[in-house]
Amino acid sequence: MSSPDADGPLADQLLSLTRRLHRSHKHQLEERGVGITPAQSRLLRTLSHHLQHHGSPPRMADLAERLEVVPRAVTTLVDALEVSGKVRRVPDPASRRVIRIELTDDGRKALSELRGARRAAAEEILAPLTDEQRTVLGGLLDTLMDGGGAPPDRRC
Amino acid sequence: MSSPDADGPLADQLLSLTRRLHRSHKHQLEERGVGITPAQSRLLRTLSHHLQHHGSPPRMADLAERLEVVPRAVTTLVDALEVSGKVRRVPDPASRRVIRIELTDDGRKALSELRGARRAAAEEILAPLTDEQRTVLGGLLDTLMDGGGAPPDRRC
DNA sequence: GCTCATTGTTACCTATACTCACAATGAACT
DNA sequence: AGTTCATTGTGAGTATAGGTAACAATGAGC
Repeated sequence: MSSPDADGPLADQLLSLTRRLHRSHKHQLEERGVGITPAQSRLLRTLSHHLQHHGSPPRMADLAERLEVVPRAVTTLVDALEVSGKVRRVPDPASRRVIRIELTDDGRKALSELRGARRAAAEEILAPLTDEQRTVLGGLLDTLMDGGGAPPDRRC
Repeated sequence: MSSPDADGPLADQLLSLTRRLHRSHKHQLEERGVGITPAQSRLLRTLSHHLQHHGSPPRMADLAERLEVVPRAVTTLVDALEVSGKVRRVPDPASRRVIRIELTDDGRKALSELRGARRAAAEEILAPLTDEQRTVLGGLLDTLMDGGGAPPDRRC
């Protein structure tokens, strides 16, 4: 904590950078005609990630926690993805309260297109960095992500 | 470019991280009763930065370029800041088209409160990093910011 | 003086995420 | 049984941040 003066500008840079990344991502998704928004893209990848790690499709609440948003925000995203046929709401036989979100064939296809768009956006932003620098950045981000996982609906 | 597979996750982490930063920033601004939004905060600091480097107050177009948004977006932000008395629209005597944005005393006061909020938000997010790691991160972000400055209203 | 580029704005739309309130359901404890 | 309480998802409404398109006013060049 000997040089706290650097944190403000550092935060600025992070925010500006991510604004660019978000815009590039959105642009790529439009360009390639994937037909989804960045937030929907994030949900789809979270969905895929959950399937790989748990086997069963996630509940709305699972997605909300993973995405670090309130459950209500997930509803809107799933609504849009369901309308465009990328996901499917499936009632859970074990509990009639929960809804499982399944990936459709169309959704799987979108996922692979989406990965290309995301990689292109990342590439556009990260272009100035060498592989080594990217590795270092990745390590730092890992450290940051592990540290401060405070969800918005914390009850403190 | 030997490990492009890492870029996708890297982009994810960057976006998630900045979502946290943005939320923390907003939270801090509310907590301390500064009475402005994160985007307004960014505009105020850009304004201050311009004054330090140019002496004269910036035009709307200058702010738009610096903030990397379309001029229309600046209008809304300045509207809000003018209503709350943080800035002042001043017609330029040299050209009746341009409007100079000046900082009021209230705005200067907000700027110092704002800096505290921003530092606190950055500190909350960057807590897991040592000073040395922050320096490294700062260097990487510098490299990234210099590289890809493509404004949204590019005419390509 | 006519044409054209610049500057900011009015009007409208989209995306994201929030709060609050609520209905349906499950669980737990009389 | 039934009553109370927590969980789960959603409807309604709001705020923030940004974008496009059209336009009026102005300045500049021919």
